[in-house]
Amino acid sequence: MNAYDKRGRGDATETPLRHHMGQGRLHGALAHRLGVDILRGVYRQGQTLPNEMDSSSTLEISRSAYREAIRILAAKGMVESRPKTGTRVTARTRWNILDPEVLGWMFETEPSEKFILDLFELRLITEPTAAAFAAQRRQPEHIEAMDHALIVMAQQTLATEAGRQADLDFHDALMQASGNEALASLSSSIGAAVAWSTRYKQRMAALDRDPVPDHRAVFEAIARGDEGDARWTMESLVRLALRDTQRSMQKLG
Amino acid sequence: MNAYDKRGRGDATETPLRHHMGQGRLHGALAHRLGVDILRGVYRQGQTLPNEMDSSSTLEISRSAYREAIRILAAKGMVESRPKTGTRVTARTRWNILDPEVLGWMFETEPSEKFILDLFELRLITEPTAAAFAAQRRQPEHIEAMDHALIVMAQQTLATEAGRQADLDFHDALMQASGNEALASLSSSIGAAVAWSTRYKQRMAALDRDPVPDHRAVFEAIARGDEGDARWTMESLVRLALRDTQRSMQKLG
DNA sequence: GGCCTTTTAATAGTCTGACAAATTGGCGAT
DNA sequence: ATCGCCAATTTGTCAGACTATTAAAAGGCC
Repeated sequence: MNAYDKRGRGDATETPLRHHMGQGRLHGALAHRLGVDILRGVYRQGQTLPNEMDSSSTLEISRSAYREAIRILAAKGMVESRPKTGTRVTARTRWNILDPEVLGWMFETEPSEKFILDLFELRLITEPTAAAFAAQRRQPEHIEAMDHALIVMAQQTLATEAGRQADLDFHDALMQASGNEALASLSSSIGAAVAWSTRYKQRMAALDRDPVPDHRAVFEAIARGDEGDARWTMESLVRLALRDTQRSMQKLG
Repeated sequence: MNAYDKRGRGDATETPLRHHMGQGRLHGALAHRLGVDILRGVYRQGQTLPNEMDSSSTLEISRSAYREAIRILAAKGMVESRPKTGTRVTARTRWNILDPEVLGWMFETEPSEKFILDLFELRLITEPTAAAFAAQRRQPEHIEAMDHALIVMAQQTLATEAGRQADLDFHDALMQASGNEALASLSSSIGAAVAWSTRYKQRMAALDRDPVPDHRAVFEAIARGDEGDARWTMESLVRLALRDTQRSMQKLG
């Protein structure tokens, strides 16, 4: 009867974990669930969640497993634990939303259009320059990885899982080829935007445009070492993807 | 006798934790130490670290505290644990080096020049556009935060901790003002580069240039809503900071 | 000999219950 | 009203046992 006091919108999923999601370790599964709940606003900023004893008994897991889940969330800046005051959700601006796992949780439930556009803006800012850098700094291994990804994309199309993975691989190889470690670590964030736009396009079969030519143009500019062309072709690729995604979003609501 | 087999370059700090670093919680302190060790290459990619029993007894802490530390590192993509095979350091490309905490660990020991330049390239790519966005989207609260930061900077200079913090606050407020959540979460990464360049400049008193005019120019462009000028002044600010930092690095080795 | 199956052993994962440390918030003395 | 002290709450840490997973070794089959 306590622990039910401060509730956000929506209901916290309080059903025992073990029976429902057998996949993965227990602490990981719980971190996943709590993370999604926080991102959805079930637990709001500043809100303190029930203490370890109550939580672990409600979820029917041990305190240690629960604590490890909390450590994961704390490592991603989403919660903060202190003796006596408990564990509370931190301010949203402190969440590491570019963390690959957090990004994954974000897309678990349909993200807001605003956030998708934010990601596209990030792509628009970073990817053209990354492509330009790649044209100057790419190594044979990167060329090969991008080339291979393009071949798989062409064979599989974006309708298959392998094809979509190849798309992600292409962008990842490009970011790696930029020779900038900080830039390269944005690859997973970029990937999230790429995957999401693909998902939208899949829903709107009408908009199905062959993505290979765009990608190949970027690839060839990079392979040829043409910095300016790499930047330009990449910028146009991202703009097209953005336009397609926006159209799909409008029609789908 | 065991646990000493596979060693990287440098020595892993294996002295008991509790007596040396009293600050913070135990799991946090250990995660910090292991994180730094991994970043310094004491534990290399693919290397598996000693098992939980050995590690915790060597460090004279409980298994649970050790495990929580590992969970933190795993959450940042730096290690991966599996039954039977143990916990191993993941490939460097999977580390979340833009994570604020990881970035902090990175700067614990003198980072490579290459990495500092990488961060400056990231600033050069993102901050001018962020400034341009801020000029269009800034809210009164952002203006006020930036204004206040500038006042403190002018009063305190970069010689005091408060002054340096104000510098970081300025850039943070600007990124928040960009109205792009994804971009804003890069603020801490940007901040790391800012702090580091300040540190270099401090060592070379000769290069001491007053940073306030540059910042004020950016601020006024944003306050005035002048997108183009905001982009331009910010770009020149970052280029100047980069040049100063490069000069300092050359002279200091 | 080579391939498939079974067993085994090493490791992380989970659980329980206890005690320690930190810190907030109230209480009381001044 | 202010300051310092005390107590209750909560996370933090500990110890030891048991479970689940899985890589690798052993064994059996063709």
